[in-house]
Amino acid sequence: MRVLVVEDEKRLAWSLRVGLEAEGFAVDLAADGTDGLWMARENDYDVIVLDLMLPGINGYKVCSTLREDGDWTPILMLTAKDGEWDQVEGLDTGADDYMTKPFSFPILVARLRAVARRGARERPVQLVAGDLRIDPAARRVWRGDTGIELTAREFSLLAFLARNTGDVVSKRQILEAVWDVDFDGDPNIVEVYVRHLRNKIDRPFGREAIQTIRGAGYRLGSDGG
Amino acid sequence: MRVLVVEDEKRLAWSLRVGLEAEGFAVDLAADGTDGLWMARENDYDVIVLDLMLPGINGYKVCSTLREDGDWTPILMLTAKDGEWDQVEGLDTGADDYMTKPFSFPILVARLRAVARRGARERPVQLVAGDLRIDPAARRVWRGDTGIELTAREFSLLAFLARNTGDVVSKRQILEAVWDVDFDGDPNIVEVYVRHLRNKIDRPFGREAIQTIRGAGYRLGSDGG
DNA sequence: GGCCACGTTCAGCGGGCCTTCAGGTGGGAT
DNA sequence: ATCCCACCTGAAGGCCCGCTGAACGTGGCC
Repeated sequence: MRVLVVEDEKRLAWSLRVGLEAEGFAVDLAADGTDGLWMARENDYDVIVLDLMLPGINGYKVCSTLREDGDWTPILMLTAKDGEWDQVEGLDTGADDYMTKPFSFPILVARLRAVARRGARERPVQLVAGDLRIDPAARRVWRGDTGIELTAREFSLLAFLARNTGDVVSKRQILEAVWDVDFDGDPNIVEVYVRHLRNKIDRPFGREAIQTIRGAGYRLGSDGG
Repeated sequence: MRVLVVEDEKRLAWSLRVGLEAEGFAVDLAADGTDGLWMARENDYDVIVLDLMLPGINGYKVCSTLREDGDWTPILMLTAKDGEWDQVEGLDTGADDYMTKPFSFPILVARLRAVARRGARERPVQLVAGDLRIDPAARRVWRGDTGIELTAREFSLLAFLARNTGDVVSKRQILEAVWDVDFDGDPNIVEVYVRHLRNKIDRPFGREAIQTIRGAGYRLGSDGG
């Protein structure tokens, strides 16, 4: 069980290191966001403990950057005090859990194990929805054995839908995730791109992976059609 | 050829990393003696570059501890200035060579190779992507049986792509890995070098190993084109 | 000192991707 | 049945992204 601890407070970092190693973790330390990001990219961790306030790149940014890179290593965020954590932004950036300092070490360990276990199962090396297969790292998509060419936007949209397979996502959510949080253009663009996607991943195969939920949004069916 | 660099001066550590990777080494960094010891134990390196003065456990101690553990990975010791190095103690601890800072980088590389070779275990690490074959240590590239001449930058770029065969790597990632983490010039340079590479490894062979993923980056095809 | 190779910068270009728009269609409510 | 609104559709244009060729600077080597 490999864990990366990104924490600038040396004392805390060290006690975490010692404590976690005693618990059987293999621990790497990074002292700032830049290092943390680099090490997270370079190595393959089971879980990352990420301080929110860091010199250089802060925790939010580290987290979101990793997610954008298609790295879904489970992340447990540490915050200095209650209220510092903006839960909405935190969830957006893709953290899996968070704890407020000071915290009880046994509870940290328990949560780490939980998050790592959960993440290990769900880690989307490849996203699958029915006979749709999406490889975020390679940026490739297959319907069954047939490769499908998508543009950047199309891929981004499909990946977002696939990350929420079975759930309805609203147009607003889509705009914020695939376009920009403060996108203020015509939401019709979502419809246009849903159409593009359907033309590529559904129509040629006589399926309907993307369903329209009138008044609510869209849903990628887990049955793939 | 894997090398562990144990060095607390961030700047030096980074330039070593970049430089050595350009020379075809796979580089791990450790920022203090404790980390260095742990990483040396955890992984199997061809050679270790070990700073003498380190926070936590110093270089002497790291070296002797490894030897006591029966780990005889070749070690090249770095000392801040002449005289700091106590040759007797150094030999006692079991280092294989040493250099005084500041040092010439090419000489460091040459000594590293020598020490690693002496330490036996010549491991032919080769990166393969389709009928592309890359030998990072020897800095050579073949397409099938045909050898290809590349410049340093070209090679560094190709090696990076090859280390991520099948995955899309963004221009940003490439700049950070092949140029510098805080490179702030024109990203067009990546395009220019991709072109150079294509002219050498693709065009003469009628292949397309390097694919452009518009809006995302580049991908070295695992199918080799 | 002069030559050469390599690294880097620059500006122009071409294609395809993104976005917009205007009109059409269908479901649900009254 | 009819109206309204959400969603669908096809086309068109502008712009961004990556490609290209050339020029410039620099450091090593003869």
